[in-house]
Formats: sequence, structure tokens, C-alpha cells
Amino acid sequence: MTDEQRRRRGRPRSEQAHDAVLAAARELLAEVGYARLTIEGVAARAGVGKTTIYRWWSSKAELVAEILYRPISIEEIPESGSPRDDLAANIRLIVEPFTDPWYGPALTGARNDLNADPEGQKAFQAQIMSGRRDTGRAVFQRLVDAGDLPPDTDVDYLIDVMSGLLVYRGAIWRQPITEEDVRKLVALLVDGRPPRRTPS
Amino acid sequence: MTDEQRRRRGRPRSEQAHDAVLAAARELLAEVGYARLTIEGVAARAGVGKTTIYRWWSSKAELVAEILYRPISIEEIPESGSPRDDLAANIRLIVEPFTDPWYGPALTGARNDLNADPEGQKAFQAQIMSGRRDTGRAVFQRLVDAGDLPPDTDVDYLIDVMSGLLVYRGAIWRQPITEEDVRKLVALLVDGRPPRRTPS
DNA sequence: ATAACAAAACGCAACGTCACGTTATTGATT
DNA sequence: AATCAATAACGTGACGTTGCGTTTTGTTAT
Repeated sequence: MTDEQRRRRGRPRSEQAHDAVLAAARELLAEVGYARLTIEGVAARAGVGKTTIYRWWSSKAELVAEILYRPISIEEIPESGSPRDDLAANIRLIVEPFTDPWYGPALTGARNDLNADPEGQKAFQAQIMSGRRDTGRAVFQRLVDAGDLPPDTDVDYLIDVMSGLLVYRGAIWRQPITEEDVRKLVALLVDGRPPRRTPS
Repeated sequence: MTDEQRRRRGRPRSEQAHDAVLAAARELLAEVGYARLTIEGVAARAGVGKTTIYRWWSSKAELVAEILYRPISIEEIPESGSPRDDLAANIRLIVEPFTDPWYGPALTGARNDLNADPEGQKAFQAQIMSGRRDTGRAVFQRLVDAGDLPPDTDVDYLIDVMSGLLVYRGAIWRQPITEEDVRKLVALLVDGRPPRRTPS
């Protein structure tokens, strides 16, 4: 790229300011939540002008979306040998961010604001969710290849069932998702075994 | 109740104004969506003062929540003789409001705003969701009684799986839920049969 | 020279509250 | 029976506040 060689004239953008904004936004997100997070508050804490923030991001929702994106950019699940364990690992990876108490509200909050703009919806969907689905497909495919699921299994449907439960419990109702829940989910999705009440 | 007998002095609250506000809010919700819905806009269309709105509801989210509550106040599912059909009927009843294109965003939007206030969260949960869960428990219990599910089935878990898929697809990603999807869901939850790809 | 920077101010939109005069109902007084 | 406070919700309109996204100004780094 010639962009890197021929540096632009004038003062270059400060990566330091960029990172300070992200850090400040992350902190404030954890402290006050998405609804009470303001651009002006972020600028003040980052020691940065609002102008600088708007030079990098076009809205509060977009800024928050970038923060939310990172922990969700899921790497591949290593093959443990047991496809069921791989699925469980994938579930835990999805759930993990929800354990941060600010994450769920911020996720739904950002999604909600981005929905005001009809094209922001697609942007969010593409940016946040596409990586997860690819990872999920790969994991379920291992189960199909191992013969644990029929060859013509509707994998995307299973991904929606899985994601649905996790989002519903974790992000919407903010209930913790336990190891027990993971076990029940794998049993239901792969083996078709209904969940049993835990003898407490 | 003595409240009804001994009416308060002064001008009584206008049920007409109350209903006009609800109607106007419902219209505007369908026209501009939750995010762009304003109290002032509702007041203007209803021909009502903002004060009157705040006399009945304490926030936009609370007002919208009342609108959302009505279609969800689920009646009992009649016993068709086939518990599986009862479950399918329950699923269709949950999905039905999502066919209104404004409903899903309004649901997530109102929920999100109510979460800013930590006690509004409980209010929403109690008001919107409790009825659905009772209905769902009854339907799954019929399956248990009929021997289609083990006696110690964790019914609440199944309700979460079911609700999760429906909310995830219908309210969050705004995808239509087809008869095919209903069939797959019943097969998975009750019979443990994985969903198959539809030969299109 | 040029462009990103921080700071500060702008206009805008919506918020929630308030004071005002009006209207509807109740309870006491004629 | 008719009248008249007292009361309370009404619609209107204006208020100050907040946060937005933009614009301006002077400074700093390349």
C-alpha cells in the first residue's frame, strides 16, 4: 500500500489518544453502564476532545461496538478429540464475556441504538456475529463428521438454539450460566436427551 | 374495595386521555420505532399534555412496556388431546406478536431502557414474562404426564431453550419463524430429534 | 505547511418540571 | 333544590438541563 510509504502530510493521528478513548469508554461502561455512558464523559476521562472521538467513531454505539467486538472475535476451537467437548468449549467461550456484569447490558444497549439507524443494524450483525457463526458451524461439523449428528443436520438451526439460550439467559435475564447448564445443552443438542432437574 | 365506593374528590382521571396516549404511542411505535419515539410526540398526537403522561407513567419505557404487555398476557392453551400440538400452539402464540414489525425492537428497546434503573429490570421481568412462563410450564407438564418426557424433566430449562430461540430469531435478528421452525423445535425439545436441512 | 490536537462554544432535540387558567366532580351551605 | 367553595386532573406553554453532533479557535507535532 502506498498509504504506508507516503505518509500523509500534517500531524498524524495519535494512536495514544485512540487507545485512551477505548480505555476510558471501557472503564465508564463498567462503572455506569451503557445507558448512562456519554461521549462527553468519555472525552473528559480520556483527556481528549470530543472532536477526536468523532474523528474515529461516528457515534456512541459504534464506539461501544468496537469495545464489544474484541472479546467476541472468537478464535478457532482446538480439536480435543471429543467433538462434544469442543462444543462445550465453544459454549463457554460465548458465555465468557457475559460474566463481566456490564457486558450484557452494553451489548443489548449498543445493538438497540444501532437499530435506530436501519443500516447500523446490518453493520452490527455483520461485525459482531459473523465470526461466532463460522466458529459454531465448524464445531457442529465435527459432530456430524464423527457420526454424532446425522449428515443432513440443520447446523444453523442448532446454532440458533444454542445462541438463543445463552443470549436469553446470559444477556437478557443476566442469569449465570453454569457448567451444569453447558452439560445439559450439549446433551440436548447432540444426544437429544432432555434436561433433568438437578437433585439439590 | 372502598376505593371504588368512596371516590376521590376533584376531577377524576380521564380514562379517555389514558387510552388516547396508549393508542398514540402504539401508532408512533409502528411508524418511527422505539428509539425515535418521544414523549412529546406521543403527547402531541394524543392531544394530551406531557404532564398527563407522566402522571400515569414514569418513563417512556414504562409506557411502552404497558403496550407490550397486553399481547403477551397469554391465556391458557386448550387441551387438544395431543400435548405436542399444545406445545406448538404455545410457540405460535409467543411468536405471534413478533410478526408486527415494530414489536421486537420495541421489546428490546423498552427492556434496555428499563435496565438502566436496576429495579425497573425486575418490574419488567415480573410484568412481561411471568405469565408466559406459567403457561409454558403447564404445557410441558402435559408432555410429562403423557409420558413424552421423563418425570424429572427440567421444564424451566426447556422453556428457556424454547424462549431463547424465539427471542433470538424473532426479536433480536428479526427473522420470521416458520411452521417448519415450530416443527423442528417441538421435535428437538420433546423427541430429541436433531433438525434436518430442508431439501429446498 | 499541514493536519490532528484540546478546549470551548454552538444550535438542536428531548428531557422532566412547573405555573397557569380551565374543567369536572365532591361535599358543604344556602 | 340550587349554589358555591374545595379539590384535582386537565391542556398549554415555557422553563432550565442534558447530551448530542458540529463548528470554531488556537496549539502542537511532523
